[in-house]
Amino acid sequence: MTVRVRFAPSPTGVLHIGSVRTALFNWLFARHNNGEFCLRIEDTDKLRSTEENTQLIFKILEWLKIDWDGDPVIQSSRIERHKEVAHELVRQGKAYYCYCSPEELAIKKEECLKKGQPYKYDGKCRNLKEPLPEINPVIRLKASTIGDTSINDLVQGKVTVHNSQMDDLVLLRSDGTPTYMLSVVVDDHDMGITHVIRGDDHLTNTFRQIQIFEACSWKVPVFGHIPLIYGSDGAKLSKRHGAASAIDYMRLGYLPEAISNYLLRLGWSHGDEEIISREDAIKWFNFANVGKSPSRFDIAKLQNLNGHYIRERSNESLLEYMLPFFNFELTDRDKSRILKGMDGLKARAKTIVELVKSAMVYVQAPTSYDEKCKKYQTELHKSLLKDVANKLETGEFSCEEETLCNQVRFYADSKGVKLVEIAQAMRSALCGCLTSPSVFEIISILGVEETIKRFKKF
RNA sequence: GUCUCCUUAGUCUAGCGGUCUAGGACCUCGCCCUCUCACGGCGGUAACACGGGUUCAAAUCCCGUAGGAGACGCCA
Repeated sequence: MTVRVRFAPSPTGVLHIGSVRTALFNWLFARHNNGEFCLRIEDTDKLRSTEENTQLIFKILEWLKIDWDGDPVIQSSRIERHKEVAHELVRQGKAYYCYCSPEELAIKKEECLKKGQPYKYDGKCRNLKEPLPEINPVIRLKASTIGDTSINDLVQGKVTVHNSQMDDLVLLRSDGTPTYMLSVVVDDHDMGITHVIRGDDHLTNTFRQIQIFEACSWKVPVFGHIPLIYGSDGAKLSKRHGAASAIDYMRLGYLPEAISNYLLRLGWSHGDEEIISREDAIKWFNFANVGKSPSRFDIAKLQNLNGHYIRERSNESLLEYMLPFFNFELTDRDKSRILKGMDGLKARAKTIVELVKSAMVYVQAPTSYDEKCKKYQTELHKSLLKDVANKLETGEFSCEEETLCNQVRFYADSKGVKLVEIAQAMRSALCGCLTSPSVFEIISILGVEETIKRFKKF
């Protein structure tokens, strides 16, 4: 049997980073087993689903190189099929029309709550013989209430729930539209899904869904419920924690390979391996090593990984990746300067946004100076800068990084000042801040003319 | 409240009864490198939730307790 999995996000909001991990695990499991990874857009909540969110799902998956097999299934296009299944179940006596009004049920629910009892639909309409006029009924499944249902979850192991916990869930709403529970089961069956891998917030739903599978006499797939991702405070990861959606991380300048590596290691491990290539991830991924306990999202570790992957990328590919982050068009001269200085820049950046910011040195003279630069604007520093500028202009000082470094070092000695004094003054003039790659490297890339211009401006 | 699940350092985790004076990574701290900041190198602090069992032996198995999470919709 070939493995066939699905990722089924709902476009009612921007794709959550936790969903991305679910997609990744599904994808890795499929690729590891030479199986298929399908995509299904669960857009049955028409009010809240948007085309924009749907497009975003495609965009993020493509960005992360999580490719899907076949065309995505749009769940809303399958509503007629879902309805048909519900009506068929009624014909077979496995489901029934229920005429209870939402108000009526709300009252019953409240009563239960008062008594401290768990609420379950009481099955009032289960054995109704005649339809009630002038009321649009819902269709409910006749759930089995005796015995228990067990699953052998890929992650959670054997989990058993007593059927007495279950009630007759709604399959079709009073307006005739199918519920999520029904749609998922019908689609998973029709798509030939063999393994349902999803967040463990669905674990308890699983038992109700199994009852639908069984009512239809369909084969129940294998389930794997992976723990959710929480924020640093242990609460569900949300905007409150900074960024919860995948697109945020993309905009913040995180590389797709860093995101995948981070997400993979969150809740899964392969011994002491930390840096894991796609190839190895496919080779090694399994559910035996997926942890059962929820994990917290740690931005510092993501940043560390991102820095690693920035350093690992070629200078050319980094430049290309950076281009959209500039809010203007770079000239060829800008590009060539950045490329030359990239080694020095990428060792310092944790995100592409930081990299772009630091690369501005090679694009334009500082427009303002940090408060800390003031320390290097004394008369002494000015005269030192003037000297260096003159020596550069006359050609006494070389424009080659190493030679210049030695020459300035020698000059500093002769003046009886520390190299750091001159270097920091130069850095202030060149970058407008006290943090940058080697000033000698910057000068060698910028050239004499631009260097002197910035010295004078400072 | 009911049901289900979880519990190794601040965080992610290794560990599947003896090899654990508990390993790795991030964070943090110190040192080295050094024109700044990084990168890199070296080193340090820091954990088996608690209480009972089982066993010659328990982080590892069992039972409680505590804490945490999720699910209990005509949302998905």
